[in-house]
Parts: sequence; structure tokens; C-alpha cells
Amino acid sequence: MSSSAQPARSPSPRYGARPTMKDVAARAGVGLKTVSRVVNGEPGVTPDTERRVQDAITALGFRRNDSARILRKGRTASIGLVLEDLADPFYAPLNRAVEEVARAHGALLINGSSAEDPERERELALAFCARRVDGLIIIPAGDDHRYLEPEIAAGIATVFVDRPAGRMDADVVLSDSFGGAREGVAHLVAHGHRRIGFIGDRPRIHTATERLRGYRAAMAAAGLPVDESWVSLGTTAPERVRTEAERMLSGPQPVTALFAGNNRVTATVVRVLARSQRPVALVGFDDLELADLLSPGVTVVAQDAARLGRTAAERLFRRLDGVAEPPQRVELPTRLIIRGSGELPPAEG
Amino acid sequence: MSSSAQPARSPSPRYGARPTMKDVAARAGVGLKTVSRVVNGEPGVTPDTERRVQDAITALGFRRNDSARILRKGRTASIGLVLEDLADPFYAPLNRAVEEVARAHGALLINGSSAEDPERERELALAFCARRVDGLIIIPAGDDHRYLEPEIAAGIATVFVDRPAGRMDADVVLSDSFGGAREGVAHLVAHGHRRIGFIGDRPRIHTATERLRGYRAAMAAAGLPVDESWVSLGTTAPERVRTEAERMLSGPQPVTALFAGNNRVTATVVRVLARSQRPVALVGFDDLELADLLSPGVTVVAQDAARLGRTAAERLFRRLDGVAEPPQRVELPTRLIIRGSGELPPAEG
DNA sequence: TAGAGCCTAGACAACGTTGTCAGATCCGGA
DNA sequence: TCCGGATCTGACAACGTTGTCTAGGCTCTA
Repeated sequence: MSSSAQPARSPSPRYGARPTMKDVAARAGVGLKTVSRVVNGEPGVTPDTERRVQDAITALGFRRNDSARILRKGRTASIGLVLEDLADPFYAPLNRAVEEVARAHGALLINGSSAEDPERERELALAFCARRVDGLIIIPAGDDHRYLEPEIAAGIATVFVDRPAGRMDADVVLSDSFGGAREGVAHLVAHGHRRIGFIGDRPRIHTATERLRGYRAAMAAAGLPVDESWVSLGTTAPERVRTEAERMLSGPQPVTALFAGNNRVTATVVRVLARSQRPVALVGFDDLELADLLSPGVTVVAQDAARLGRTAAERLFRRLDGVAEPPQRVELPTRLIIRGSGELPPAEG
Repeated sequence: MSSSAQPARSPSPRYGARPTMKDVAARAGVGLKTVSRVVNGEPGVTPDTERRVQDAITALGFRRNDSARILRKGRTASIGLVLEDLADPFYAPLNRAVEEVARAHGALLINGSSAEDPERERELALAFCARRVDGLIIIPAGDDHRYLEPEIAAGIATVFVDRPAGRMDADVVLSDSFGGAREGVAHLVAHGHRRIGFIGDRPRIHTATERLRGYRAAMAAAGLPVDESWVSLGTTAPERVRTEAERMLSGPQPVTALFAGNNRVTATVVRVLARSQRPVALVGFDDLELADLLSPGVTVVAQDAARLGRTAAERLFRRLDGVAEPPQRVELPTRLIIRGSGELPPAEG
């Protein structure tokens, strides 16, 4: 055992030897503050001095440490986005739209997936707050967001998207789930259907219950009864959705049409119907890629995910610019896209 | 004008009045370091003291400022991901997979889209470096990454995905584009096609040229000539792809099959073929949602985007754990999924 | 009861940057 | 020649946290 008594001078020399402004200053033979001025393009530096500093910067490969800058300035120029699943094609355009707006405001984007787990949503949001993001955009997984109150009070602007905050008054941008579902179901009714099934997401999710409410409203408006066996709320796992769809399609009083509560449900139902003998009408909430190429094409109630994200992000940055208004609820319209599956007439089993 | 001579004490009082450890310490009647110990769960604090501190923390709504922590510790527990487009369904699962691995290692994810613009890729990567991310995962847009050399030398681990780094030796994880394309084209040849078109992405993109190389190799292996009018590289904008596909399908020597170089191209080609009188065979690179439900189903060469992301992230964290090996190139296999469109026999115009 | 040893607690410096302020230099005009 | 003013520059403190080091109180044993 050689006693290699390394003194371990500095606490943690992780980075090779990251030069600091001090190093640059020493090399250029100027003061620390002058380097800061050059790096930040502040006025009051002679061209000659500036060149000397620039040379030292490139020679040493200096890059400003934004952690220190953030600590000093108090603003991070970054925002956090908590969404349900980075891999869900519905949220991808929303993510991108938020990024574009952030970029236009010179901010970076930190994001994470809650996986519909309220605890994980909370962890992520609070971790972002600890990083002192300037603002948060959240697609709620949980139904109680009071944990964010101290953060918001401390100045972290927060906007909710797709679903409202729970037990709290805050800005929210969402699609008109109720109206969209009502329109979609009314469309099926208009094509002669009287027994219409509804397969949606878990009832804890706001949009799921809103869409169910829209379904019931459309049925009621048409004077149609709703048999509770036609209604199914639960996970969007393909097995469950398939079982439920098959159940509704069989039995003594089978449905002649289905309304699918979101993109994942629609994709599964399309697969089930592809194997069905009898033609069954379908309207889905959320658009799907290639939906127009299936036969029949899938009629959907489309929401504009990119616009949701853009609107929320713009609202956030208005808040960051100091606009103080009471929390606002923005509801974006949906659009019924007719492609064939929703226009099939009722066919008895 | 009332002369409200506010002295503006602190430089920028952005945050309402974020309490610090000092405030907590004062309120709990303990020393600063004791608060730090409690917050970080370090040993050596009496249960009684700990409770007093915890009470003060909740009373004040304290949350540790990670910017200061990062500055002090030198590690940020965050990684940066630069991809091409957050909204591209192909990259979404990759994004998610990277996030999962980061989460398992207690790291946050910062990400951004390069939009295939090398300059923007560079800006993003360097902005992440200024934030002192521990590591970078990059889907290259440019073909010269030497700008990262100082950063890597300074200790920022970097792994490239989907395409290799330009003019630099670095870790890279990618799919076997050459082999996949060759297999897909050979599949068409095996079904009797002799005139096969290839529509790919811009030649600056590594995967695009690799897939073209695979196409040529398969044709050559079958002893088939390639007419240059059958080959098209350029943007994946639908208009261009449509024009090119229509061009190849008409004329004196029309192709009887098409190979589509990526998911966006495939989606457009499927639309073109849907309107074609004559059945034309198609194999696409990258899988598509609902591809199995079209008629015919779309035969594809699928890559596992999630595995790409997972593999790259795991490699990155091994590097961060101090594994020092020469840069490594990992090539993941692709998988031919037979669904019908690739098995159509040649049909003369 | 004294000394050794352990445990808890706090003082202090440092991380790398930026805001404040004051010193140094140079110019033109009287 | 000297002064006012403008311009350029650097010393210093502060941002909020963590690592180091030392002080003080306690227990235990001889």
C-alpha cells in the first residue's frame, strides 16, 4: 500500500479544469469585471482590451458558468413542462409548440413525464421549482395542486394545460371536451344511431369526465336513454378497451356506434372493429395519423395540440412580463372531421 | 410626482421573498449548517433539533435553491438532449426512453429541437453546456461537431444517437440503416420487382445516404441496374415527395415498387399510392402507427427508437460513472415487418 | 474526578458570476 | 497650466449553498 497522500485540495474537481473568468482575466492581463463585460457585450470596453479578452477566451476555451450567473441574477431563463407522457403522439406537438415559444423568449425547456402519477407530477414540478425555473406549464395528473401555492406565491408563474388545476384557482388552457364530445355523439345520433357506446379514460381525469358529460348531454338532447352497460371509464390499456368494446358489441342489445374518448382508445377500437363482421360506426376524440387512409376513414373530434401548447406558453410569458390579472380559463374549440366511420348507418347484429 | 425614493436595496428582488436557509436557521434558532444538514438528510442532528428545523421549513415554505447547490457542488444532475423535432413521432419514444434512464439516475432532462439546422443544434448544445449539464445526448443536425471538443475535454460526457458525430470520434448509437434498407429492398426484389424507386431524406443526413447505399447494394446484389431517375433525395416535405413519387410512377419505364426512406416519406407515399390505379409495392423505413390497419398493411423496416434512446442514455451514465473507454459505435438491428404492401407482385402500368 | 472519546452544532470560506462604486486616464477649453 | 467631465477599468461584496474545521457538551472508564 503506497501512502499516496493526495491532499484532495478542492472539494470536487469534476470538470477537467474549467477556466473561469478569473483565469481569463489573468491571461488577458485585465480585471475580472472587464471579462464579464466582454462576455456579456456590455459597453465601456476599448476595442483593444476587448480583443485581448476574446483571445484569452478562445485560447482557454472559456464558457460562462450559467449556474453562477443564475444564482446572482435570480432568473434562470428556463421553464419547466410536466406532461403525461413524452412519447404520446398527442402531446408531442404540444411539447414542440411550448419549446418554440420558449425559444422565442430566450428560455430553455426542462421537461418530464408524470405517467399519470400524481406523486410523480408533484416530484417533477417541485424539482423544477428547486431549479428555480421562471415558470411552469403542467398537464395535471393529480387533482390537488395546492402544493404549488408557496411556489406561485414566491413568483413562479404557472399555467395548466389540457386539464384544470385541482383545488386551486390558476390559469388554464384546454379544449372544449364537453362540447366536442357532445358534437361527436350528436353526429352519430344524426346518422340514425340510438344505441351508442362510450369508452373513455379513468374518471379521475378531468377531460374523461367532461367528454362523458358531453356524451350524456347529446343523448339526453335527442331524448335517448343511456344503458349503463354502454358506458366504460377506465385505463386506456388495449386489453381493457378491447374487452369493453367487444362486450358492447355483443349481447342482446348491442350498440351500433361507439364514441372513443381519446387517441389511444380510438386506435384500439379501430383494431377491434376491423375484425367485426357487422359495420359499426365510430367517432373518436383526437385525430390520428393516417386516419384518413383507413377504410372507412376515421371520423374524429380533433383538438389542436400545438395551439394548446402555444397558447399556454404565451400566457406564461405574459405573466413573466409582469401582467397581473386574475387567473383565466381559455377554452379552445374542437373540430369535427368527417371521414366515413362516423357516417355509417346503424346495422343490426 | 411623489418622490418615492425606493432605495432598491437588493439587485433584483424577482422572487416574492424566497426564504433561504439563513431565514430558516434564524426562525428555528439554529445555525445555517444545521439547516443544510436537515434538508439533505445528513446525520448528526438531534431529533428535537430536526423537528424545529422542519417546522421552520414548512412555516416559511422553504425550498432549497438548486442553483446555489449546483454552483457549490459542481454537478447539476441534469442532462441535455438535442433532437431534431420534439413533435416527430419517431423521436418521441426516444425522448421518453432517455427521460426514464435519466430519472433512474436522479437526473433531470433539458431538451430542444434543432429543426435540422446545424447552427441551432450548436446553440442548443452550447447553451446546455453553459448550464453545466453533466452530459449531452445529441441527434446530429450538422456534420462538424468539433465545436464540442473543449466541452468534452472539460468533462461533459457526450453520446450521439441515430447519426454519428461529424469530424470527431465519439460514442454513437444508431440503427443499421444500411442493412435495414438492403433487407427491405431485397424483399421487394424477392417478390419479383426489377424497377424499384427510392425516395429519401436530404443527402446531408447520414442515415439518408446509408439507406441509399443499402438500396444500391441490394440492387447490385440482384444484378439489377439502377436508373438514376428512380432515386430521389431531398426534403421530406409532402409536396416534393408526392411529385417525385408521381414522376416515378409515370413515364415510359415506371417503377413497380417504392422504398421510402423514413416515416414521413412513407406516410406521404401511402397517400399517393392510395390514389393510384395500378397496385404498387411499398416498403418503408420506420414503423407507423395504424400501419397494420391499412389495406394493404404497410410493410416496414422498423427500428426501435426507444431502445436507441435507452442504449444511448445508459452509455452516457456509464461514462458519468467514470468508465473510460475509447469511443464506441453501437449499431442496433432493424426488423422487417411484413404486412402486405411489400409483397404485392409487380404490376405493369 | 480526570481524561479520552463521541456526538452535536456552528463559524467560515468557497463555488463563479454580476452590480456598485470609486479610481485612473485622457480630452478639450479656459 | 489646470480643471471639469467623460470614459475606461478594477476592487469588492453579494447571490445561497456545502465542505472543513473547531468548539462545547456529554458519556464512559479507570
